[in-house]
Amino acid sequence: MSTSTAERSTHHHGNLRAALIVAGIEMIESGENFSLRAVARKVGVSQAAPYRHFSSKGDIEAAMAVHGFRELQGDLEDVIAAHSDRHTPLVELALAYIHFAQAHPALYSLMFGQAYSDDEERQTACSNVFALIQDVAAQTHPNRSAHGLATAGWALAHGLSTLHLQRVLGSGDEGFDARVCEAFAALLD
Amino acid sequence: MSTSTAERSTHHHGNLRAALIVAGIEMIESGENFSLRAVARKVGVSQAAPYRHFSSKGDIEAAMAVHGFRELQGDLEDVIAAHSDRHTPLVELALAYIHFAQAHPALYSLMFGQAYSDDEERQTACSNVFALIQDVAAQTHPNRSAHGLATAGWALAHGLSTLHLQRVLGSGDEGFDARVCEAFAALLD
DNA sequence: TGTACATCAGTGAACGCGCGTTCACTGATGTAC
DNA sequence: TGTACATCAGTGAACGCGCGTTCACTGATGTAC
Repeated sequence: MSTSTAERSTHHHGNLRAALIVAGIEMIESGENFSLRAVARKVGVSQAAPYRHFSSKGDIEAAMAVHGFRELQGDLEDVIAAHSDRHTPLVELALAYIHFAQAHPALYSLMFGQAYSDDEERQTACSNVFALIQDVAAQTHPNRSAHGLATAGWALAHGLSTLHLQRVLGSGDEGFDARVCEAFAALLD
Repeated sequence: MSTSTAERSTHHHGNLRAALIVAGIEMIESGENFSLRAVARKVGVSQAAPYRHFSSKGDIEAAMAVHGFRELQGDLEDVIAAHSDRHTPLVELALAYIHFAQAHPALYSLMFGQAYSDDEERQTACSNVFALIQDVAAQTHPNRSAHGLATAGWALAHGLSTLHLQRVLGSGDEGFDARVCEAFAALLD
């Protein structure tokens, strides 16, 4: 809500950094051309204003990716907390992961784009996701290598997301979730 | 070889379309900024010349992606033809796939980028790769669903490539190949 | 509570640039007879 | 084999644009006393 132009009477925005990140994500997600000028326009701020908070275009893009990883992590944590018993925890995690990718394809793409993969904060945010998966793997499959299982599980989920986005696999109805379960069943004995 | 400026004395280039595609791929792969003007410059041709062969910037990018898929397919076919017996055929395929992604990260990224995923030729080139994997799966694991196995196998290979490129997994030495084998072992019973 | 002042987060105008694309053109190629 | 001509693949100049980034500035905020 309200990254829009209106509703700022004062000179100070108050939350410009966060607003720019959210607006930027909205832009790429809706297919608009993303640029520093455009995102400033969208937030209702002068084109120079973003430079108070980001040193360059690449800087804000990296921040958008970090934001994405954190949202993803939040989603995954929610799923763990909910511990539904419809599937094994690892499969629940995978489904949540894949749904995130499906819901935010452009952001997901940015997160894994090669462009800013050197950014340290982003690396950390990404590794945190891995750690979370690994924890669940360790708890639920104590007799297997947690690292190996987390790797394979994440890779599988990531690959299924991409192939699905790429429309190599059929479109996003319930058949897809079933196929995800099938693939994971093969992986998890 | 010889996408360079020199060695064209005549007005006609002869092979401009192919040369532009190859040069374009070289540019993204080496981290140069890709643009129609830049790629024309690189090939030693006027900036308007590419428009004889491509209707827009997006058009040549899609063609680059198609070229990538065909190279990948060629690599995979070579591996099948070679039938080494160091690993099962599906694992050989996966290793070749992953090595392609590692060798051409930017091109690989373009191939699976969301930007031109509607391009029909590209869809076809991509589906052909899937068909090839599925064939091998059907021949080597006749007791399992070829489609399911091909899906899971591709997804796993794609995911491992991405995670590795993203440096979530350790750097690209032999340890990585071993981990790939490990992950696939889990998938293939 | 009131005032003085430093700091901070914005403004808006301007810079220079490379880009995508179009256009009228020209030189090379290939074909019909 | 030779000539006339249509077609094709380039050229180079030009268009307008949005972009990243910088700069001197101004108005708002918050703190010391």
